Formats: sequence, C-alpha cells, structure tokens
Amino acid sequence: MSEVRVRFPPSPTGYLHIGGARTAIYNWLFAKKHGGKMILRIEDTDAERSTTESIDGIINGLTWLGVTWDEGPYFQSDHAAEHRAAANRLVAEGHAYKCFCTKEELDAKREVAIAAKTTYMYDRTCCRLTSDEITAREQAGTPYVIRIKIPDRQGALSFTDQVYGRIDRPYHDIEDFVIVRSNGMPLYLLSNVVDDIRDRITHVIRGQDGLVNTPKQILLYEALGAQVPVFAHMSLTLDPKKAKISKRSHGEVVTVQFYREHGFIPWALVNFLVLLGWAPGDDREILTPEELIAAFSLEGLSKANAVFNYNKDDLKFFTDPKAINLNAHYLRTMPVEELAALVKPELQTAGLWTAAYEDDRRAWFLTTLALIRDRFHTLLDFAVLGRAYFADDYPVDPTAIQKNIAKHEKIAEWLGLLASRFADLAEFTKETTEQATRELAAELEIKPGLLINGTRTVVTGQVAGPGLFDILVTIGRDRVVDRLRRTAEIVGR
RNA sequence: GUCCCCGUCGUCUAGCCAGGUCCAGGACACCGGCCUUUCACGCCGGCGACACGGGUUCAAAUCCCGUCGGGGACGCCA
Repeated sequence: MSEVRVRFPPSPTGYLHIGGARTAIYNWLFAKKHGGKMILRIEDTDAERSTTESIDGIINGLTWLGVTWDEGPYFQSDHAAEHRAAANRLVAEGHAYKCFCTKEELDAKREVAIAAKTTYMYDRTCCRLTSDEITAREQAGTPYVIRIKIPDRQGALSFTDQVYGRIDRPYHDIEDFVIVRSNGMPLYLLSNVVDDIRDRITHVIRGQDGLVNTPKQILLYEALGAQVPVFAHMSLTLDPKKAKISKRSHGEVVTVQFYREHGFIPWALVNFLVLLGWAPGDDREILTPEELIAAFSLEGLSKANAVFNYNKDDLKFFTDPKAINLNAHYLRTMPVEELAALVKPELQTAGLWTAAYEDDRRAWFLTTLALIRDRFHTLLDFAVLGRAYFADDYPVDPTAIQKNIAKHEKIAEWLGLLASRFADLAEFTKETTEQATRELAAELEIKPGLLINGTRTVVTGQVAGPGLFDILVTIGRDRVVDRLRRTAEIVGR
C-alpha cells in the first residue's frame, strides 16, 4: 500500500477557528495513525481576501495546538500557472470549453429560473458554439471563462464516502461549472484538485460542506487522468443555535486564539475538539496523544453535526462545559513541571513572575502549583484566584468577608492573637499551626472553623481553597503573621 | 425554491451495518448524599433520550416507507 498523504488546506481569510482546527486535527491523527504525511497548503487564490496576518494566525494556532505537518506550508498561488495549464489541457482535450457569456446574461437567466421556481443550471449556450464562432469571439477579444463539460452519460456518478457511505449523483444534475475566471485566474475546484494530484494526496478528509462538490471534483480527476483519492467527509460544528460556525458570524469565541488567551492547555482543547464528532468506540474520553493516534479511525466519525455549546455570558462555562471540564482535568493531573511552563507566561503577564521560580524557589513554586491547582479551571486562575500566593496585594472576595469576617465582631482581635501564637511557634508546620489554632479556639471557646475560615479569608482573599494548614506552610510564617495582624486593613474595616 | 446529508438524555456520544443480551450504556452539565475547617477533587445515588406515524418480524433504537424537524450546498468564494 502506498504512503498515506493527507492535507489541511485553509484559506487565509481569517483566524483559525475550531472547525478548521478540528479538520486539521483529524487529518493529522489520520496521518500519524498510518505513518503517513500531513501537508499544509495555504489556499490563497482569493487574493482579495487573503492576508498574511491570517496565514500567521493559522500557523501559530496549529503550532500551539501541537498539530504538526510534514510538508509545507505550500502556497496555492505559487501554482497558478500549473492550474491554468491544466485548464488549457482540458479545453484542448474536449473536457472543458470556453464560455463567453457575460455575468449579466447569466444573472438574468438565473433570475428567470428563480422566478419560475425551477433549478438554475448553466444552459450550455457556449458549449454549442462552432469552432468558427469561438475563433471569432477570441479574435474580437471577448473575455471568457472556462467551464468543465460534464460528460453526457446516463445514470449517476457514484463514490463511497468513508463516513457517509455510497453517494450517487445523476450526471444531468451536475452543472458545467467554471474552473477559470474571465481574468484568467483558476478557481478553487480546479486548483484544489490539481494541487491534490501534485501533492499525491491519498485521502481527502474535510467538512461535510464539501460533500456536494465531490462529484464535480471526481470528474476533474477523471478528466485529468489522475487517480481519485479516498474521501471522508466529517460532520460540521454548529453553534448553540445550530448554525454552521464561522469566524465572521461568531467572533472570537470560536477561534483557537481565544482559547489560548483564556488559559486553555493546548492538548485539552485538542482532546475536546476531537470528541466533537468522533468517538473511540469505547468509553474513554481522556486520551493522551499516543492513545488518540492509536484509537483514531475514520469509522469513529459521526454523521450527525455536533453543537459546540458555548455561552459567553456564563462566567464559569464561557465555553462548552465539557471543554472546561477537560481543561480542569488536565490542569490538576498533568505533571507539575509541565504545568509550571504553562503557568509562567500567565504570571509574567500579571507581573507576578520572578526568575527565582526557576532557580532557588523552584521547589516552592512547584509545590504551590500542586497545592492550588485542584480548584482551578484555566491557566488564568493561577494569576487571579491564586494571586495571594505570589503577591502581597490581592483582592479579597466580598463573599468571603460576608461569610467569614462580617459575622464576627472580634475576628480581627482573634486573628491577631493567632498571629502571635504562630510567631512564637518553635517550628511552623502543618501540625504545629493546626494545634495552635485549635488550642486558641478552645481557650476563646469558639469553634475552630471560625479561626480557620477567617484566616483563609485574610491570608488568601478567597472563600475556598486547599486545606488551610497547607496554605499557611506554603505562604510562610512571616507573610501569614503579617497578614493576620493587618486583618482590619486587608478586609477593609 | 431545488438538490444533498442528518435525526439516541440539555450537550458530546456508545449501540444501528451483521434485529433479541437495551424498559438503551458512558461523559459533561444539573440535583442529592458521603468526605470535610471552606471549596473543589474523589466516591455513591438521582434526573434525563431512541423525533413522529405506519410497515416487516415471534421480536426493531437497530430493516423498509412516509411525515416532521435540523443542517449543508446551490458563486467568475475557498
């Protein structure tokens, strides 16, 4: 069996969105699974809309996700001459013809068809031109497009899609489509096929919106005398209102960049995206790259479109809850050293980073991450909810004040006493701090929880968190004592 | 409008091709409990779906037909 070769061919007219990312991921997995090659090809033939920012965005997005390619990026525009040559060859061999109809004429015909409620299809006016008529128009300099001539065959063109099964399309339903514009520029349908032939693509894995184009492209392969690749169309990603997701109509929440900026772990996003329309066949949902590659198969692709359930207004679940959950899962289970590398930029952005975290305070840094990560959902949480561990200026959650401070008139006094006990401890450990706290509570005849939760509020600013005595040891005696003595100031009363 | 595709819990899905083991399994979300100094994790439990109607069959989520619903494509965009 020949080498598996797949490609991801984005058009650089916007940032990489999750639909495109999903396509890239499936292609990548398929290549990896079969020891094949993944080709990145930028389809920039629409010069009007293509931008270099977009190309950078797509490449950065793929790189961040960890989706790698073996060849490219190739640029479709580099092969325009080749596309034109192919078109000319098709004309010479009778598979295509020049069409001199103007856009206005065609629009008029289309409108008539729409008004009559019939299907519009090009009427082949120019296909019936004699060679004299063609020559005359060419000499007159009449602009023309090149159209493919659909073979006059009975029956249907059929092919077997790896996901949707056998697809039949009657030949008479296929229009003589345009492959070269009147300005000489080749169109997608042609360029795409010519490039796939040159790049020796064996499997075309793309969105289901390409399904109806497939018969046309197969005709092109045949006319060009090339072997038809295997097609696998994947279900589409829909928004919560079930409309196809696109960068233009959905904004940043559907871009890969958005997830990068909102504290996602790249692999968590990949893991989530791959589950949107694919299942391994067993109950596994959390998979390592190796496991995913081993488990991946086109048979696991679902035919039904999948809804990407984001909700910008939800503070916790601003995107699909499952995506958040997966991210949180990886956050609390991945090797802490790897996590540290991801947290670093977040702390740097927040101005909380110090080089010591990679030097003599490395151990402390890793221990701290391991302690606090359990309750976090995104990497951003380390700099926000975890700020009190890395800085002395941190906000205090009003809920925490209300719950643990406001109810107790003497809380500042009690915490002051506790601070002194801590200061006097021979050793500042989880055990000694807990013992001191409980002893003080007993002496004051109050519940230990009052001191514990009050301390948590003052020392971390949070209503929730790890076990308090772990927190104390991590933050350290000096800072704990200082914060407790400044209780009134910290909680703003 | 025409053509094509799809239709299992709120969402992602397993099961469908090779009907019975499915009064439908898992995950997330939600609710309750346990744990506990808080919250989370974890564990236990709950809620919750075969779009509808016919047919075939001893037996249908699984096969057939129809209806309805959703999506996609209908460009000298990619």
